[in-house]
Amino acid sequence: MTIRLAPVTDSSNPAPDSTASAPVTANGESHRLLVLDGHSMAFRAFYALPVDNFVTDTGQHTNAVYGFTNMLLTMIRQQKPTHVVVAFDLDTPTFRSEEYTEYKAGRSKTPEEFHGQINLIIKVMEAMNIPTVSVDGFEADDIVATFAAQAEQAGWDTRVVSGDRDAFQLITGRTTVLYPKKGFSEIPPMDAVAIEEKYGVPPERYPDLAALVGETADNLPGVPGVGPKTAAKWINLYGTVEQVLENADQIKGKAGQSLRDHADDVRRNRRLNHLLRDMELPVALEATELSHPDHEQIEELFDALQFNTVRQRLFDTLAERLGGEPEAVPVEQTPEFAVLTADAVGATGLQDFLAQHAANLMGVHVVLDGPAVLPKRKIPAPGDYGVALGAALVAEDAAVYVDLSAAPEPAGHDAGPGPILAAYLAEAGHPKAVYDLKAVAKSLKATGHQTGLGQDVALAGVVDDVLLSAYLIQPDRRGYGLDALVQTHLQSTLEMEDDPTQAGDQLELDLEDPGSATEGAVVQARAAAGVRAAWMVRRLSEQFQPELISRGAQQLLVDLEVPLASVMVDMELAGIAVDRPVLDGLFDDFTERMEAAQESAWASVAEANGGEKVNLGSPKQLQALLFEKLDMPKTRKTKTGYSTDVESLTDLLNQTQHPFLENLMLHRDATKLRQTVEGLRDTVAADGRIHTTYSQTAAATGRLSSLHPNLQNIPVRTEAGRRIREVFVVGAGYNTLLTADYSQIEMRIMAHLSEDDALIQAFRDGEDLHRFVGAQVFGVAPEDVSPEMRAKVKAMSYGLAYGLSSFGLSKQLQIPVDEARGLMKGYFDRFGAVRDYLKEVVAQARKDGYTATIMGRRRYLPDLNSDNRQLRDMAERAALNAPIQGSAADIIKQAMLDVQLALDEQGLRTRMLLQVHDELILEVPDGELEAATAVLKDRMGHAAELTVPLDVNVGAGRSWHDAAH
DNA sequence: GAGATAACGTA
DNA sequence: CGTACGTTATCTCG
Repeated sequence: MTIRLAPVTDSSNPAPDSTASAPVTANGESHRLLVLDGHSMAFRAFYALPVDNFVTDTGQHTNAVYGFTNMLLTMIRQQKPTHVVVAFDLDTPTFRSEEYTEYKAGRSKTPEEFHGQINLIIKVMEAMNIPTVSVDGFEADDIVATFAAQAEQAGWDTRVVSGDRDAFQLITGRTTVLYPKKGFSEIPPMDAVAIEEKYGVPPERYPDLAALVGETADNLPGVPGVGPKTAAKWINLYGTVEQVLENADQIKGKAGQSLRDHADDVRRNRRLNHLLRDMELPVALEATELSHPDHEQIEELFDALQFNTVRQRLFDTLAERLGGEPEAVPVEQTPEFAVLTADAVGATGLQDFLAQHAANLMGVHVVLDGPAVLPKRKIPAPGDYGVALGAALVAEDAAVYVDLSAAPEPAGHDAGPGPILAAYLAEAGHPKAVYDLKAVAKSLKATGHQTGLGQDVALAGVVDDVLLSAYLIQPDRRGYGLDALVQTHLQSTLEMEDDPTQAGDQLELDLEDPGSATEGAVVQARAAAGVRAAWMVRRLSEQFQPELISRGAQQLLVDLEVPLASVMVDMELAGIAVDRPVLDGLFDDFTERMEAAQESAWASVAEANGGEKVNLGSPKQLQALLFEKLDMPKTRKTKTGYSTDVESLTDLLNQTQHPFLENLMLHRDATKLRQTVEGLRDTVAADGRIHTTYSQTAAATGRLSSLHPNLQNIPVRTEAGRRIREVFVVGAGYNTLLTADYSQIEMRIMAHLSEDDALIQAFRDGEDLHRFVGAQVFGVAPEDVSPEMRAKVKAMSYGLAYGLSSFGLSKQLQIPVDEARGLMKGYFDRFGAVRDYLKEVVAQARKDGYTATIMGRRRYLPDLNSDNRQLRDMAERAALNAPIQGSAADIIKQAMLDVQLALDEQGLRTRMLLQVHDELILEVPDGELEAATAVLKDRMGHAAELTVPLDVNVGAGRSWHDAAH
């Protein structure tokens, strides 16, 4: 594309075509274009907001992105544009810099923190479906000017948002410039009157004024000694710059001479500050129409940016601007439904409905009473699992709601729809899509007898749990609430359009007064909400299925995650017994230790601290004491000061020998243990057992996580900590606890995936892995590997799966970096295939965008291609780890299914209680120890076929602690 | 009362 | 300047 500099004449600033009739949009709104100079506004935002307050966990600065996005939303709200487009500069030379090499020279370098934020802004625009335009060789200004000119021609109104005053030349009757004032807080619209008032010239003369005065920011010197006042005077006297220069002879005095001396500069300035209006643009004016954002992209992007408030503001602003969701029709049309009550009519109705629809995919939503998630500090009682109030069944174009809130029919089991529904739910041949199978199944199992469904209601034929399929599709997400899934995947809302609040209010009102005459209305509202949820579940499932199939994750869902949910139901309901007296004893013991350490700590600084009793649990107070009052050497920096973690304290202790530090650490240990014990004590249920809740969708790698309480982080490394494991004991009716754990499963997976012959052989020979590796790395016989050597090699082997650096290894082992580097080199020399594998994993992930486990579980890592180093490095380490940790998760999940199956097949009463990533804890009744041990060894050992054997250690004992020995 | 931060437990 | 988690107390802010 060739562009000639347009001659600088009046005609380059076309007057608005007053005869053109303003076009209107479909809803009768006149067209209004909002065109932004993206670069200048991003820069303004960058300097308006404190850099340090806008940093993601990964170190990406976001102040410009945040400021720009917020500003844009404000503009959309205020100016109500129908069309929006953003122009950006490129880094390449422009026709201006080619004409005048000094153009914009002398600008200070773009700050480091600004780096990359433009790209993020462009991503935000993409997600908002707002076109961004940049053209090689031209500046954003010119693009803005051309859009403005095109809009003018088309008879549209235009709002130019720019931090560059050159934009003032674009102002006409229809075009206004929004120019941010210092601080970015207000962006007043500048029209012809405002320019006239401020500069004393009309907008089309503003570039003439600027040419005379000069522009420091662009390194365009003007006429020395001539400021805006003088320039305005001349312009009003003679007209354009050219006309002023023609009359330069008539201007007397110093200023006149100066003008004559710098005429060429002025002409050059005028040529350069003239904005092009006839560029060929890659985006048509009509293509800038404001439309709905891509919810999924916005969610993903704003998650990464850690924008939470602006996210809602964005959706609200655009919804307000565009008037509701666009694709309302197909998704919103929840089918009509009948409410079936606990009588013969209801039973017949359900029977008819099922006869017609049960063979096809059904969205099933069981409406539960009570909170969806247990409050944290509450001890779970059976009723807390939720009681089914009803169930919505939604087929392709029909729906029913079965009300279960009425008391179950006492005698006639064939009186209501309950038993029919129960039979349907239990029928494996009837395909169902649900949301949160584990919660639903748990509720039915725990409280089904309180409903018309009856006892031991099974839930079979579940071909999709959209909670789990959403997780498999996008395993890194924080929330998988049904409403959030509907929002991101269906661009709709779970709540109903008409008075969602009213339905809720009414429900609440009536629940408080169950005897009220509107009980029917309550059920009706509950039914409507349930049907809608079931409908959305079905829609989600339809959307997820092809996606899962295309990425080969169907089996992962149907054969692994869904059945696992049912296994976990039993584990959660079983819980693990605790020895209450031992628990209480530990609490007292740790309390004593804590208090003793606290007193000693206080005593050791009584003098320095004037008897002040510092709160040992407050990092802030500790900092004041250690680094100010005691003037100790500074430790590692944290966001709010200096670190007081164990590592730092140990360093300080080595340097100062101050007894306070020792006591502080003792206090830390005791407090931590005491808290753990207290937390456990608070969660012991009425049955004397602790029932954790597993989350199947929390870890991006595929692992489970444990909540309320977390039983996956019970201490084991220290003697005092291990005592806590003595609290977990075999329960009444059982004889022993049995633990089984995989030995070095991650290293085995590493051997399998890397196909490293030496490593594989070591595992096949059943050698002590770390001894073997140590012998190789240090070049000695296995029996000559010292404990120190073994420890070093062990740390390194495990570190490799985490993307450990030589620096990190040196720090962990307290050895020089060179030695650490030597260790790693020695390792990779002997196990070259491991190095190749690790390299290949990252390379492949960068290409594909994701990593995959042995069962095809994917983790997407878009940051592998980020231009932010910290972000990229982090993604690389995640890419190294995800296949290994994730494959281990796959294997133990498979093992859990296989173990359960074997226990069932053999009719054993032994039951699984806990899973701790590579360990299972079971409860074994009298006489089953041998059989249960065999099941574990066999099924865990054969959960996956790797090139190396899976080694399983099994132990039995009265307590978890004993069983582990 | 909610949210952020520092600290620390596990695999 | 290894990964993956959940919980706690403290502190800040609205």
